[in-house]
Amino acid sequence: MSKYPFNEIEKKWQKYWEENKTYRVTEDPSFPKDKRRYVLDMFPYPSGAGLHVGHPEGYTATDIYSRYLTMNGYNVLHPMGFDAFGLPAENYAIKTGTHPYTTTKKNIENFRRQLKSLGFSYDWDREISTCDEEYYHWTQWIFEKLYEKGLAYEASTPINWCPSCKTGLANEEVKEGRCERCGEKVEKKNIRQWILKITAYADRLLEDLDSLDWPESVKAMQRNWIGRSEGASVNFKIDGMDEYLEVYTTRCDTLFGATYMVIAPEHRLVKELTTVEQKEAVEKYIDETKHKSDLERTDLAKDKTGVFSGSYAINPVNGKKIPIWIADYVLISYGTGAIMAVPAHDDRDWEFAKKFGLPIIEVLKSEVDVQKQAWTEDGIHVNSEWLDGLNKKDAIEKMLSWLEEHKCGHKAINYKLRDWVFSRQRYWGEPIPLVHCPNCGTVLVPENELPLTLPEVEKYEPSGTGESPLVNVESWVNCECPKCHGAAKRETNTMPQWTGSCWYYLRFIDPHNHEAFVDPEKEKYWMPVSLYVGGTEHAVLHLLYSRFWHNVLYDLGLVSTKEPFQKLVNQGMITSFAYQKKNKSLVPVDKVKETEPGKFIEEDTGEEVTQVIAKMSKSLKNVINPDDFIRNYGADSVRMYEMFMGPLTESKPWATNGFMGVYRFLDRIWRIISERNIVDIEPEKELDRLTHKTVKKVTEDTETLNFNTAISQMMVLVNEINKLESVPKKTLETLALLLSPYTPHLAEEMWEMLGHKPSISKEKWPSYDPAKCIDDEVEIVIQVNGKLRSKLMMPVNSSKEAVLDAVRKDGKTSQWTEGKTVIKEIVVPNKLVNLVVK
RNA sequence: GCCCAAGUGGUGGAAUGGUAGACACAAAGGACUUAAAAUCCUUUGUCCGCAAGGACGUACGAGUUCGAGUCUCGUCUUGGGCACCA
Repeated sequence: MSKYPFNEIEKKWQKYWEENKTYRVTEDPSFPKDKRRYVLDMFPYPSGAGLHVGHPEGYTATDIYSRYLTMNGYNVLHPMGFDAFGLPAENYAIKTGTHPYTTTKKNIENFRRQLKSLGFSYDWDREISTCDEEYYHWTQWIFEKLYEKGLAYEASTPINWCPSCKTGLANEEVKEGRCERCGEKVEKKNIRQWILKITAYADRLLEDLDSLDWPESVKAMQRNWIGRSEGASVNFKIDGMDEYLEVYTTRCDTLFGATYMVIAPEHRLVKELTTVEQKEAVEKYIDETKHKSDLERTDLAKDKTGVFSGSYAINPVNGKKIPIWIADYVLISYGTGAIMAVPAHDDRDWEFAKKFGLPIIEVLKSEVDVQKQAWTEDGIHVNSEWLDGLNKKDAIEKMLSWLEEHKCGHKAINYKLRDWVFSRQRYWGEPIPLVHCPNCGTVLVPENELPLTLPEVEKYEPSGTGESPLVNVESWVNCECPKCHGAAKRETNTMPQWTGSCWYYLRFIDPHNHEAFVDPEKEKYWMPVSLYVGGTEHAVLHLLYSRFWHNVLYDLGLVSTKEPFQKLVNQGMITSFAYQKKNKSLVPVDKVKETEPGKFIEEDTGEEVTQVIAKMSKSLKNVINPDDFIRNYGADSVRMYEMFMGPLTESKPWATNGFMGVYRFLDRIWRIISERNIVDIEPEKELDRLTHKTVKKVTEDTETLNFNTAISQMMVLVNEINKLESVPKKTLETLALLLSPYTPHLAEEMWEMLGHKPSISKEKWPSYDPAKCIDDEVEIVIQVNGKLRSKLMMPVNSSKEAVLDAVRKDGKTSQWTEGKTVIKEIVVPNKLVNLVVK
């Protein structure tokens, strides 16, 4: 009895692949364009914790697919690298004084070791790290292209500020009013920032989504995030002043119902509109709102606050004077930061009007009393002079032409998408290659001086006042202006976490190029990415930012495709089991005992608990470390199990028992190959048929990434083989080939044991004969009135008449048809007969 | 509140509108063994029945169809995203 020696096998083949550069890929011109594929993983941030079980899931999926494509005659680019700038290394540096580069390098080494131990077919010669000077040289270079194109601007605006990370954040990095990284409440802070004009690409980022083979949910998230809305811009004259107040509205048809206006506390006209009598009240209110965090402002959503400015505007449609209020339920960052309020038909305006006693006028025929609640559904226009009787669509159209005719408004489009706040007041990121010169203003660092490298610093601690630790490095900050050669100062902000990943897929194509970020010919050879697999957490961060950068590069003629990632697949999260008490609190796994199947109790209290699925967490003691499983059961088992758990895109719980089943499966294969009598004979007909069926199923399911069902079919074949005294060599060769993308180490070993030269990964994928997949006899199901009543074995492709004849002779069927009239006979060839009787 | 997914045995999950539960786990029984592990064999959706067999069954309620886990409408639940966006 030889135990499955996964450890020796895996070490042996990993060494072989490394020494022989088995997975090296070149831009071989003999492959036509349609025989090239670029299969990409979302590269990891090399955290100190190492790989978690989620990583091998997506990585195994792309590895199987890449190996499958290679065996089918494709030239496949399948690279790996590291997204290496990030806060954990920097925070560790603050605590210990260790340079983030040292920490990061160590973590990368660990990650690389772990990835290699899983036997992925990456071309390691193409490995990149975003924190390498060689790499960020070109990140800075692309930034300069954006700057030259006018897509980067400096502004002092109130931005999201994380007091814990002590840095500004982009809108995309704020989740439910909290910092995406650390969960701290986000504040508003007015600091000087570099901002990228992503909004200039809003329309294209929206429209091009239609051309992408991406999950609908991710497309929907991006659409919502971009948040395009069509409406009108309307100018209200301010009473007694030579000023206009511009508002944005999607319902200009309700203009007759506008009974007051509201401007955001940060609006530029606040001062001018505030009258002497209201000055004190307004100042007090503005001061209050300033001290509210974003979260507080939204938490208090129910209770509206505001103050009257003292001024009035003129409603352009009826000349009525309406008061202008200041309230923080109007956001400065959307539209014009000012609204016309139609309290009868908007919940928020209604609440505000009620609280402050403002008039409510019904302008859409309502099914409720608008004095008692707002009517927000559609309705025919009333109290609206020349709009009365019209529906929404016609009224909007008529109002738009009226506004344009009277030069007080026009059609307008608005987006929820905001420009990308691009500077971080931190150390461990790409320096922004700009110089501030008292004479020349902002000047780019010349291309031939790139990369602008990060200097050594004494302390990594951010100042917290809105400046990066780089300000203290005088020798670095003080520099010569590239233009006038006078004394100047460097920009001390760094780029955000997401920058390196905006273009890394391009660098994999040509990672060692010193002349350009990518060679245009090589870029054309590989792009676009054919399959991109990763988690859904990047739906509006990385995936939106990189599309934006790619669009810009496309406009500059630097890349050949409009979009970077043609097909996107989101792997599901690997969760874990946990146990829940009646009061919904969760009990750690090690405190629970299974008393009988499906029944669990908490050991300490004896209370019955139910098994639930929960995220892995240290406190629940249900975190799975892939290293342990690789060590104890082999990488092939880990790969196979993660693919067997369920559909790639679903989230699913890790079950160690289920893992053992997969391990047993591989062990069984090992025992067959190492102990069974292997003979060079043609397989029997039934085994041959099953083999062809298996090749068919595994081929189809691998192609469509349905790995779990492909594996179950291989199990069916192995179960049959396992019954044989002597096994045809040919069948085992086919099995080895089918297994090779899934369990490459075991497959290489089998291939060698069967007398072949390595590497199996260079062999041709097996083909199947459709004719040999068909059974001689098929089971025909007989239904009476749609209910299963009998079954018959019939020769395949029996005629309708023959089948019906057999059914009539079938005793079981006649029990159900006796004394009744058959009014319809439905025959599905080789499958089923349904008799409709009365 | 709005926008997306998803609800199938004790568990993970299979099922081009055509036999619901493939494959695997867990469990029970058996073989081998001094014993255990490993391995192999058998049973296993629920209910009634000794059995043959029958009834029920894919969150719930309707509908379309000869036939619905699958299609349509409504309801509920869970997960994810967004949220004072005018």
